[in-house]
Amino acid sequence: MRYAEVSVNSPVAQRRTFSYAIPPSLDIDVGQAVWVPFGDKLLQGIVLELKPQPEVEETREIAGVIEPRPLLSPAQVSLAQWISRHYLSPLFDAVALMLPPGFERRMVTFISAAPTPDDFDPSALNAETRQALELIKKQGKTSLRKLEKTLGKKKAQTVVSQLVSQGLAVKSYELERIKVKPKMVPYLRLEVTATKARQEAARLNQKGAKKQAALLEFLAQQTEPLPWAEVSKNINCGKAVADALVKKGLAGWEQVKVIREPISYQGITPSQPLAPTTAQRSALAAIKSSLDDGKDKVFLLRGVTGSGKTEVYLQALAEAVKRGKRGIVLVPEIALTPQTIARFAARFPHKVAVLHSKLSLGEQFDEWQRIRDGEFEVVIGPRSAVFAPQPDLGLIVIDEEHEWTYKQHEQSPRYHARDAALKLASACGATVVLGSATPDVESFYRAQRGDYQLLSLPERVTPRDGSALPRVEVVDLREELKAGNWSLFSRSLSEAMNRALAREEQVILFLNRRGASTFIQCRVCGLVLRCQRCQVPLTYHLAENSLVCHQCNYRTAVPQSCPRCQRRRIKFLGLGTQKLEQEVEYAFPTARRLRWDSDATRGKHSHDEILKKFHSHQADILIGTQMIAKGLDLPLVTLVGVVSADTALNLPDFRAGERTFQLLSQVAGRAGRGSRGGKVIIQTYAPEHYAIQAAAAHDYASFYEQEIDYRRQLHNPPFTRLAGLTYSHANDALCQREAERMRRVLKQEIESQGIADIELIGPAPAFIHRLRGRFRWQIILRGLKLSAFLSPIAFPPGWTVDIDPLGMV
DNA sequence: AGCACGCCGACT
DNA sequence: GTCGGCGTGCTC
Repeated sequence: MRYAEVSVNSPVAQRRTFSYAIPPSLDIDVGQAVWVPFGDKLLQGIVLELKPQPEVEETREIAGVIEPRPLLSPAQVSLAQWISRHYLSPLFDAVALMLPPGFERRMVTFISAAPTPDDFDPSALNAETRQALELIKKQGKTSLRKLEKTLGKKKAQTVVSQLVSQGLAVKSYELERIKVKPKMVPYLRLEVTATKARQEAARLNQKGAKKQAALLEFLAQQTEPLPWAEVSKNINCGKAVADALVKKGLAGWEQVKVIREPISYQGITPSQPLAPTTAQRSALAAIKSSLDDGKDKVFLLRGVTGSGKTEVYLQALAEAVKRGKRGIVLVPEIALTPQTIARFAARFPHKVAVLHSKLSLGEQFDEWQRIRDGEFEVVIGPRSAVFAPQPDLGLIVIDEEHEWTYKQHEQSPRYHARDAALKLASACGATVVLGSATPDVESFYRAQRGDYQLLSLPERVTPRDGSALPRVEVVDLREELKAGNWSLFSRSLSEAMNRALAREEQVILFLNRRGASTFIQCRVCGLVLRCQRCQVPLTYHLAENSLVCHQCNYRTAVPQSCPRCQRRRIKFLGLGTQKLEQEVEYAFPTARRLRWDSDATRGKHSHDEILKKFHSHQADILIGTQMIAKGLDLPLVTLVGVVSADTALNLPDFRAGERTFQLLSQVAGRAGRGSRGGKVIIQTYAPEHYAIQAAAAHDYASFYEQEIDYRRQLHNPPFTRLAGLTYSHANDALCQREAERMRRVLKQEIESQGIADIELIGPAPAFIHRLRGRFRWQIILRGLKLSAFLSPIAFPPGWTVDIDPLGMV
């Protein structure tokens, strides 16, 4: 008898596997999806290991196979195990990251009335239970969830258990309905010959059924059934017209399975590899030799914007393909634009899969299946694409590896895609290329230590007229105030803007905030208007003339007078993109403005439209937030103004310096990409700060030296690791008490185990103390083996554990 | 999550 | 004496 260690889709399974016997009739493999008996239910499970002996004495048998082909590769199985261990997430949650979209199906409990026994005595039940029984009888089979909704959770449970114990009702379990099916599209076809159809059309026309006649005539011209959407567009008729023809037996519907290709290859011309520069050639040579070795080597490819990192990715991927391997490319969600995709699609025509949260579940499902079938040489997507079922994985590229969006922190598993990729690569012998202009300090530290091999692309590829990088000027805003300039634009910035506009060049103004004003304040008593639920300052939005909470989306009107002192001296302070746009309009009235932030780009395609508009010089000044700092190629932009560099700098986080440096470097990279060169002006109240100085000088090395020094002194990553434990509860005092209790538990555990290198910080209110009506308290752990230490500790509901957290710590 | 087993208050 | 409350413990 053989045994399988199975990860079971049950919330109680947590981080364990369960041992099951494999019946001789079944052919079971690692990575396979199976049905297993668990308690009184039959649940989904994934086989993670095969063993000659079970972990426990008594085992049950695997009930059946869900799909004969394994859903996870052995490398993915070990990745899932690592994710669960390292990030302390339920094992099945980690496994589920790699399953086909929509695969997960939970068990649903149903209640149905049993035939009433002869000796039934209605008085044995109370009125409530009798009513519930009547309800169940009337509705037939009812899901417990529905019953809980009408009766209340507690009530429903007691009522049901009473009815079941008296034999008046029975429980049954069913799996949730299947969420994804292949996409079907209705096609309309002719049921008669074309000649007959024309005759009928003529007759219908005489009878006055003009629309039907036209439709029939159109169908008679077709050689094949056509998608209804196309037909109705051509004929401009409703579905009722077609149905009328179907009823007459002249036409018929058929459902056709379609696979939608999320990439439109229309307008994409296949591209040829560019001749590599010397630096690119040596980087490629190093990557090639790693591909030949088949070792899990990691490269850190450092190069400023425009230095040709993408060309290295493309040629490295082509080399992997040459060796019979395939690749995965991770890009930050925001960079997953049609332009980015087109660049890869042009080099690998019809061999690029895109995974994107904007695809429908069905599209994701189709794409997943096609990837597993080996239809694609390259899979491109955001952080979750690291879990794509790409066979023969030889190369993983992570572009902009320093980006924070690679860390999932909203929900468990709180994984970092870069670290997951490194684990996956080491499990399957793939090469990893991490690319960035401003590498994560932790990555660069590893490269310095020799864990990664550093590859550098020092210059821009197109240094036309010699200007490799834009000149950067740092303006001290304190001096502007002294000189009596209270406007948003320093003298230097407004002069430069006027010059650029006079030469018909383009300007980007960058601001790290949205909304018209960060907060509003009473000029008499100093009250700042805050969200009642989250306590964060409310932001004024000009377009709707209202106040918005950027944490919970609470909206309210602007009060006429101060709620505390009743005086009518409410003032807008701070600065947002809308307010900035107004100021620009006032100061540069003839310039054509365009605003780009998440407020202005709610619509699905407006990102693209705004960009196109600016690219084709339909506007002179682009005003925006972080979004404009990402991979755009705008040759006419000769001036970038950072209106205030200080917002990122003043966040309560030890990575604030790094964040500011990355942001400013990226923004600075936007200017001077064309032949005209460019200039960047950074306005700040802290011009001497090393992050600002280094960004202004395009000097990563000096930033890194300073930053790594601080990290070492203050005992921060990469010299240690962090874990963030957050408890959230509607009652602040209770929340604090629980956080303090947990601190005592952890302290006790540290002492009893005699651990020297784990440090406890807090508890303290979290930076966002109140979120969606719940208070949050936080404990930070610093140390080296945090996952192993925290693993056996029981965290009651309400706690979240974030291993290697980013931000607000 | 659900269900079983197990120990203390209001009834026959 | 019994029914039934919900407090821990277990699911291969």
